[in-house]
Amino acid sequence: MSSESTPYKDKKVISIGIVRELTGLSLRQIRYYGERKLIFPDRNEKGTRRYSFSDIEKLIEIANKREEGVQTNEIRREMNKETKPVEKRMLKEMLRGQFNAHFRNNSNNKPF
Amino acid sequence: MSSESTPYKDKKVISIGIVRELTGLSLRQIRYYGERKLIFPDRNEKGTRRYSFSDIEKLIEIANKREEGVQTNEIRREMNKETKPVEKRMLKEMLRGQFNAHFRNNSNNKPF
DNA sequence: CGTGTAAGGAATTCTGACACG
DNA sequence: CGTGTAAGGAATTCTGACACG
Repeated sequence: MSSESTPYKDKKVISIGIVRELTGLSLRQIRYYGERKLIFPDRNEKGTRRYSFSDIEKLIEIANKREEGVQTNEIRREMNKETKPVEKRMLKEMLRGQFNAHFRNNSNNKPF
Repeated sequence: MSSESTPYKDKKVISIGIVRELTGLSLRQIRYYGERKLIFPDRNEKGTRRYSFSDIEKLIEIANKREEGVQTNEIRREMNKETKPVEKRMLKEMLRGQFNAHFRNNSNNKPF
């Protein structure tokens, strides 16, 4: 009955104007970083961009890097390098070819 | 260096159109429930309302109550009754006059 | 009481482009 | 390459009001 699975942090519900307020970046910059594939806002039916809190945190990191003179290409590479720990583990598992084995063990749906 | 204190859930960053998408309520209803003091959106400089994820959860509860025929006045009373558990405990403690005693016990910062 | 709607205005967002460099 | 800006249009949001009940 209770909702425990609500990843507010990743829900794309924030419009670009508020992102500007929260990050201090210009609309132009925010859109451009999306164009350069550093962030991936959703679009609603009408085509307006929707950002998440995660996107905002990323944008702040991006802004810091940019101030240091780092180019968007370089920033994208850095961000891809530090993949999320969970994804990393899954990737390793799949590469080791243990993904199917894992499923074979778990698809046993008999009581005993 | 890391930011651990980010209550995304209570940040007022969502515009009314998105709230409508997320709750299924009409703009009229969402504004009206604010007028009746069931929720308390912020306003930005220009006067547009900003809601939080908490507000959205409240709105869903409100919608359920309304479907049962409960009036907004009654809903407001019910919501005030169920104060947050933490606040409740603190209130109890303060009323018992043990608030200072509690602090006296804990302000002992000697190793032993 | 709770909600719909039409009304007029103000603010938001979008895209493609020119500019500078 | 990264960002500013003016341009025109489309979509959003606001308030106060009338309506029904």
